[in-house]
Amino acid sequence: MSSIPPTVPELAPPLAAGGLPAPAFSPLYQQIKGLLLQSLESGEWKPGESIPSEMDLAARFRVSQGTVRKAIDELASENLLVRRQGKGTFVATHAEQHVQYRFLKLMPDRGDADTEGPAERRIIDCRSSRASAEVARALGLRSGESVIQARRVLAFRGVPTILEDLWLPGVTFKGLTAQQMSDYPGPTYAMLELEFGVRMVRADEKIRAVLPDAEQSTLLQVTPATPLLSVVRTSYTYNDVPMELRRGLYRTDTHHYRNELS
Amino acid sequence: MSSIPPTVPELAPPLAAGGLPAPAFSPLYQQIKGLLLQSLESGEWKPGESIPSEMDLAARFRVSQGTVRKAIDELASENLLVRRQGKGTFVATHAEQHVQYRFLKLMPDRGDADTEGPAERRIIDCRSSRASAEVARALGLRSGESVIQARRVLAFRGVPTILEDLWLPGVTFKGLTAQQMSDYPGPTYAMLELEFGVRMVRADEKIRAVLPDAEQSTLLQVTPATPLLSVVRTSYTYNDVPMELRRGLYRTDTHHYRNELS
DNA sequence: TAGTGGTCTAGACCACATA
DNA sequence: ATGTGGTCTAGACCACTAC
Repeated sequence: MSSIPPTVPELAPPLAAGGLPAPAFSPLYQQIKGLLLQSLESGEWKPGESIPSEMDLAARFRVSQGTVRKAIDELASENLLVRRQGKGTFVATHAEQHVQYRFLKLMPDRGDADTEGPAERRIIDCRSSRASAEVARALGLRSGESVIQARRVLAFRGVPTILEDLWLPGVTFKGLTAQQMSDYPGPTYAMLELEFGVRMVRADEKIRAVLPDAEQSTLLQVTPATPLLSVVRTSYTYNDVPMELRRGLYRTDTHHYRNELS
Repeated sequence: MSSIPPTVPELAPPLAAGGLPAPAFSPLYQQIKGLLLQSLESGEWKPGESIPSEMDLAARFRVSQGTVRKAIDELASENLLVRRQGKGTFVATHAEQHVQYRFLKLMPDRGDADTEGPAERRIIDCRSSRASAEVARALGLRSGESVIQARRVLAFRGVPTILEDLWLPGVTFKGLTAQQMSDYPGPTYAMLELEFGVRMVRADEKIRAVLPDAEQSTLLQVTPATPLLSVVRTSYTYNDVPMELRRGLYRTDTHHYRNELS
């Protein structure tokens, strides 16, 4: 039989472009995904902007459109990119109209988040501070390193419902003020994208039932005997770098934390 | 110019096989996905078994392997199927070795779920009953219809940690006994697969912080002032048919509910 | 009309598992 | 050695969006 020549094209030095493709022997589309991640991380494409078309990227990386597509598919499934048919592929942002408060899973018992309108925010405190051992561990810092610490109350329809404490690495978020947190009319994560170029792409939460201390119960206007949900969240930017520690106390008499399992 | 004939093959009456492919004009791979779902639902392939190879399925449905692959990809991403390279594609089951207790998100604060060993179960109650309005709504029944109601305590290392109340549609789970629940050495969901052929593929949870009543605090051996996590779960089998309502009370002094956001 | 992502096909080769 | 799923390519057509 006549042997058919392999279909593999002369694939020039595979990915001569700078940047080490992770484990060196991963599938091509994984390497492409890594390169796309680098471009996202470096800010080549900013939140809300569109990235080049699949064809353009295929030409740039010297691979087929299908390979680029598979890389983009994974990034889209991880919520880093958003595809819009006929328009292009866009860098995900916390400032989206219809996915606002992506990380907030507290829902009103009656009605839905949309009809409830945006939360009213009251900033209690926002100051530069030193990382405790616990905060340092969560943020990948050393104890005593600079952090921005903030406390605020979120209210829905005038009812204080969430008390939040935030800790952010001081070196990255230097200059963040209560004014900024209070002024921006949207998710804080969207403000951090805009003002500091840091995007939270993933988070872990540890949830417990607790009783508030005196100060907490006062701020939430509940009795100290009211059980509350404690939600400790660590948020990560690209490459699993922790960028925020947040502790929320949620009232769950009018709201509930909604989760989907599969 | 010479016009090139279209690449579309003579695709026989598209999917003459019985069963209405949802909205009639969905993508081919979605229709294939629907047919695969029917086979899963009808029990043609049972939990833990392998399904036919992609090539076989492609021949059966008269489509290309790539189209079958995309259908399987989606079912795998929804945890209905599990791919194993070199071996085949398998029907997911709650009896898996390494994904036991898929729906249980309560983790020990120190160590991990593996080192903790399996939970000890104590069945408090298991009897036939009538659906209250609330239970009926959750299970898609009418008030007063037959339900199996059960209550049990799960302990880790001898410490009672979870108090669960379960409600199951009586017509589907007729004959379920405390003995069965107690004897089966694994997740209850695996037992329900084996004994009743019902597989839970998805669930919703509503989480709150609550205080236990007298009976609950006794069963969990905590004071009535101990805040607990209330986790109300509705579990669904194929086609979003609700098949279980479960309310868990979790102690969160030694454990926490872990969630990942993206 | 042109450009984008979405679907579908076809065929080749690779990596892994089993016999 | 054989069969499975995994990767990669290539090209065609479809559906949506904007101009």
